[in-house]
Amino acid sequence: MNYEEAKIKFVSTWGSLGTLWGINKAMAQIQALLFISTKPLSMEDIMEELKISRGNTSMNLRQLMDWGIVTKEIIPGERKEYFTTEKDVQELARTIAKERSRREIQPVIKVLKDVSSIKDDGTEKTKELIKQTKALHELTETADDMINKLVNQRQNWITKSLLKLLT
Amino acid sequence: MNYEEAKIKFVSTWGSLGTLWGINKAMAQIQALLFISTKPLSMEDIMEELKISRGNTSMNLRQLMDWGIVTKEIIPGERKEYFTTEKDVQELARTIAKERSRREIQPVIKVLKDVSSIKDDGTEKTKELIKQTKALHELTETADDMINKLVNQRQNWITKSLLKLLT
DNA sequence: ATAAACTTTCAATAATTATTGAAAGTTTAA
DNA sequence: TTAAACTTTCAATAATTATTGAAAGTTTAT
Repeated sequence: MNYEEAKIKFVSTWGSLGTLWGINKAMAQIQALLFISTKPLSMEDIMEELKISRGNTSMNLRQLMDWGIVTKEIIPGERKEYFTTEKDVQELARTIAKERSRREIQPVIKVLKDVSSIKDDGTEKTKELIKQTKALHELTETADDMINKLVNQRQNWITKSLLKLLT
Repeated sequence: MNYEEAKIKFVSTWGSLGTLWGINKAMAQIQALLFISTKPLSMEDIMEELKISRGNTSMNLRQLMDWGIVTKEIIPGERKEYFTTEKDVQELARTIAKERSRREIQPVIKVLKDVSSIKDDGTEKTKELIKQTKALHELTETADDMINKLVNQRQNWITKSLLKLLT
């Protein structure tokens, strides 16, 4: 496998993984491309590499910026805008975990809290609903907390030692 | 919010969360429905509750069984098949994490390993590709390991104490 | 063996989501 | 101020994914 093959394989695999986890393919691929690029890329560069339209590129770059994992780079003397992604995997993971938590998990935790707080009318089905959604609420909250804390450990050694502790 | 409203809210929220994370809505809703049901449900029951077709119900039940989180229940004297889901949230999380890891993460780890192992031809871009995919490989592998280990802790106290340790 | 009761399969269709491309918008240089 | 260089927007279209429903398949009771 040479450079070009490896690049294509990485970018397309990352795109597929994104799709599987509810992330738009183009978005994941743009991020992957920037992640292995040695220099900021322009919209033209991205369109060309991924064979996608200007509109698609523009919209997905904006989304990546909204997520906080891509930033605009102004290159002096250049008219075009250039883009880069966070290069540190730990920081990247931190940002993604934080955003998905905020956008997707927190609202669900809220619903689970509400649902599990309905008045117990004494029927078996109500008791079961309360019991099960309460358990799910606790699990979700704990998992969310944990992921955020783990991913926030900038010092990799804590993570490593935790892993040992758990083995 | 009464029982019926709470049930609808829970089931539909769970369905939306599924969609967001790449899981078919009907599949997530069926699982949610079974999760709060006090007794096994038949295909008819599920179709009726979720207003979905027989075919859809059948296919998604099969998928849930393939995932190992729903099982067929034979009720003596009954001709119909009945279904139940794993009721313990910890066990549920364990199964889902294991399956998603096996189906989706492991193949990506393999690709990252391959891509990060290409021959270093000395060019800057190749060095960057290797460096970045290697970092991603390590992160993915560590995260995957960790999630599986955490989720495998059947004794909740370990999880709880870990959380404290991390705070 | 037959038929009733049930489940599965899968081609057709619907619903959702992603993508295009060109017009409208913005910025910069002269 | 004009126009060239660039980006954004968004209605139209394409691609993907989910769902239906009816025919085919299976199981059980008689």
